[in-house]
Amino acid sequence: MTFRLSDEAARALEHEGSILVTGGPGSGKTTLALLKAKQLTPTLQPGQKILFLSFSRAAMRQVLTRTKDVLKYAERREIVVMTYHAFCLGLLKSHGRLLTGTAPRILFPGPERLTRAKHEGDWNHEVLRLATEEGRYAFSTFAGSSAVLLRRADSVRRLISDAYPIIILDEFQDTDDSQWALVQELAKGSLLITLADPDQRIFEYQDNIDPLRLHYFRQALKPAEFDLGGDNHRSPNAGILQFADAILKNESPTPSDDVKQVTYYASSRNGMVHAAVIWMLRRLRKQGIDVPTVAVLARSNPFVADVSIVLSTPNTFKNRELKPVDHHVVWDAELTAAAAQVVASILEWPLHDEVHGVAITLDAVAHFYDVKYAEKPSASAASSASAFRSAAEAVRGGRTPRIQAAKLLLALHVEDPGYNGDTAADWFVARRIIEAIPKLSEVATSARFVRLFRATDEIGGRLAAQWASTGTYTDARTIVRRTLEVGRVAANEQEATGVVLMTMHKSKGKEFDGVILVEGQYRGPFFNTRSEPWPYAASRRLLRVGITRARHRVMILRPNGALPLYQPQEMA
DNA sequence: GTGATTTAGATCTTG
DNA sequence: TCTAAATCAC
Repeated sequence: MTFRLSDEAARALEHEGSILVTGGPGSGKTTLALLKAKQLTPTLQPGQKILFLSFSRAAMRQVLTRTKDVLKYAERREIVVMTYHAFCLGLLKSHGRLLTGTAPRILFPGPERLTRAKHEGDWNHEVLRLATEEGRYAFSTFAGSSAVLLRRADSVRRLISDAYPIIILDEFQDTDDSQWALVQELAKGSLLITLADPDQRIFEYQDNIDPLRLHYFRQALKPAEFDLGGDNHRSPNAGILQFADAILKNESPTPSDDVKQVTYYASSRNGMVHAAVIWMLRRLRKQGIDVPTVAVLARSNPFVADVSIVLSTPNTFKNRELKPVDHHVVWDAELTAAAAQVVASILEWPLHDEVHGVAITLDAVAHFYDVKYAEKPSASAASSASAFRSAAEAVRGGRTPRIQAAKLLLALHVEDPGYNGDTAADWFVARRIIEAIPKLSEVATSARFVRLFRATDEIGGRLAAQWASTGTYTDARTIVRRTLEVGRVAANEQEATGVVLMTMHKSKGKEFDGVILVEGQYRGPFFNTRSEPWPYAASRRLLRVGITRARHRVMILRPNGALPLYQPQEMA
């Protein structure tokens, strides 16, 4: 394949030495980096590779797909695409001993969550202590520890730069403090090809991501800079890009056939959202795209879950029946997994006597609140966790538990709730028991989202296998937990097909034929008027990221009375 | 410490 | 509007 390059891109390609390439979505930063890699592969010595560092597995997958357009098979083998985490993990495993004198150990996210739930005090601090004193590395300490390793052990640093003389850094604007420390070490011996779009900064609310990162980068490394920003308006989705840039700058957007704005009234929300998805699919097919991909994007996870429920149920819109739409949800709530384990514990009831059966369920509920507390500390989550934990103890000790939920659970307990090996039906039976107890409504709500994991078939299959071999649901909790953990990671690597729901943040770096942005009435507002000053620059950057995910068509669904996208002057 | 009542607030995250 | 968290009363 040949590529038409702009003058600026051609200059970047010719330049010898480290470069910084900036430009908006679709401006061709990644393609340019890969062309540069293609050009440089002949200069590699045997054993040397070009390293492409990205933040997430999803971004990695996107790059790997793109390499196939630009590079031949032999050239592709010269490039290693890795996440920062994978790169650092390898580094720590092979050279980590130099840091503490002991063999490095990894603290994986699952065990980390458990330890964290029980830990009192600042977890960030504890995780650092584990790394520096015990040589146990939690995922969040990988990059920082790797940076220290390269700084202290010059031989390792030179080894790495010798193995990877050229390093491509993607999405540099979102680099965090410890990744930046690592990059500075890598820059000492390797040539850097850095890609960035300052207007795609959407993570700077995190306190380790600095809005001035690019500025520090320029100051410290003085790369030659090339801006592809103005190059993108020739592409077929020019109207969409122009619209997105107008939103970013708070200018009046030029109307485009490819961007449709719709206002809904609260009562018609469900039908409207449902109809929009169906309409989008139909339009894209009419355009000649046989199997269109459509993303439905919202600002908050709970609202994404809401939309999923809407699409899963029949609705009516303008007197028309709308059938449920098959879709996937990019979802990773730990809380749902914890709730699923409460359901699983009830599947295990026939294996135990009443006392033990109810006790494991109460423990599972306590764990649910532990996880809840770990996600967002609150006094009520903490007190619920301890209340359920002491109820479990009371039940085990043959005493009457104090809380009503535990008493109800004892009353509802039956040796066999009537399981028959039809996993979907049995799961529902178990869930009904939770739903019957008012105080477990939070657990019940979270448990309803299990299907969002797209792991239901997998869980069902494994539970069915267990039933087939033992006639019971032995180890149901373990089966559910493991399946959800594996499924969550695997889902990120899969190619998006059909209709996918996710937050705008998660959509970054992805592409779809059609995009539907949905704003809720009291949730997931497009503009964060609460903590951002007018004209809500960060919100606008996020909207631009969402809109520009679309290759062909955009729909924007907003509640009646929402703040207009273009706000000429400050509103009091 | 538990259950009932009032009141605030409604974002975003990798591996 | 609706839900979860804080507060109050026992």
